[in-house]
Amino acid sequence: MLSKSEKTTKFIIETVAPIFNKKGYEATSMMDITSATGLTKGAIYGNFKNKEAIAIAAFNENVNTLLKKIANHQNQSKSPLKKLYLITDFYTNYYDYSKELGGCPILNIGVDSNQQDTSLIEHVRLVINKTQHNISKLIDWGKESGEIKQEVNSHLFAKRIYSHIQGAIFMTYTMDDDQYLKQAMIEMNSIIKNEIEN
Amino acid sequence: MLSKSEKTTKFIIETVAPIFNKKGYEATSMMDITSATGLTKGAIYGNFKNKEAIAIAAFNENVNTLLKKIANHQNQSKSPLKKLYLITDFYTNYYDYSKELGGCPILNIGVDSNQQDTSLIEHVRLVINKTQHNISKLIDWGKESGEIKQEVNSHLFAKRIYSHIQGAIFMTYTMDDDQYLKQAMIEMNSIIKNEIEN
DNA sequence: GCTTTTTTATACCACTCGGTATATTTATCA
DNA sequence: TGATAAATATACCGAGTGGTATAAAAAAGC
Repeated sequence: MLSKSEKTTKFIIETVAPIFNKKGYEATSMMDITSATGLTKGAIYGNFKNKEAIAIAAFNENVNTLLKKIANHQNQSKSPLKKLYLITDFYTNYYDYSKELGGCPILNIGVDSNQQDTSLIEHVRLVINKTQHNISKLIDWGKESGEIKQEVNSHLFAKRIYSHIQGAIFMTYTMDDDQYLKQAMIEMNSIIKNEIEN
Repeated sequence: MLSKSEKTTKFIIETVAPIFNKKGYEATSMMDITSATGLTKGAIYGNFKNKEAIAIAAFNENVNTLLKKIANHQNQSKSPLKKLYLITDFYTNYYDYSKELGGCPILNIGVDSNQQDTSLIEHVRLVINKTQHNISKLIDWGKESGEIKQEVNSHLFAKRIYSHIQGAIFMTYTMDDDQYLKQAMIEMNSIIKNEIEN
């Protein structure tokens, strides 16, 4: 059973998560937060130390929602190779999905927080490293099972996949054209097929 | 001969261009502008309609500097195919170069302005379309000269190159690791060689 | 050199910013 | 139910926001 403040905290985070994701740290004001939640500053500051703490919680909320969704999508198969294909499959429809979050949190907060004196950028880097590590492990696992070529550099390939995906996300959002994502995922699939599949 | 106000306007733009590029539109204040230029608000508003007009001028300044640099780099060769390779060659060292600008203006302003009620995003899209068009024409030219395969879809390939590059720029900046850019350009070179070169 | 025009500085506008001390309300549990 | 503790509302803080009217200064043209 959640206490009152735990419920309020949860409510605040879920409500402001898409706002911070859309507008960025500086452009999101405390008034955006109070008017979106219907709460007063007293209630907000009773549950969070400061604005930065809310932004970090909001980012983690968005990322956790996203990562759970991807993990769930990958559960459609037990094969590491097929799990790789399920990643590209997930991102094929990422534009529609991520609109609910207010865009891609990694891209938005990554760019927004990079030159600001916030610790947000460290959280972004943590998530990127974690995700790349997961992809890397997937490839290693595929090598063990014989589905993926032994000579593949899993760490390098994970970075390559991630960079490719994020580029397509940026282009899709900036140009409001999801063909960037769809084409990139087609390309990614053929790269997996031709370059690493055994 | 430039008039006084033309000189002042030029001075303001060049001074604030990296600031807007780093901090983004909302996070850059008029005080940032007055203290960086040493001018007062009277002088600033005597030369610009409002803050948005300064931001647009600053973005165009950064982009023009960048595009001129790329065009100049491409002048090393007259062959369209080699000009393509010179693009990837340029972006191999883009991290060090673009630091002077305060980062990549397309990425920074593209993400920053996307959810804000500024006309900046339209300027970003214009530049992206223009650049992709130039790459596309380069490929068409290469097809005419026989350096590039006839069956290549130049428009699609241009989008693919651009998406690839921007992804690598995002990752390089966010992770502070220029291996993303360097590896992506190596990959890009082999794609040009294997997929479109005759 | 003098006048007219352009450019810049000063002082101010109403408003919003993030944050806080305190009072009031609400939940918790004996 | 009544006392205690937790959570929320109110009112306020100093500082900063983009923007402007006007006065002072500097440039331009004759």
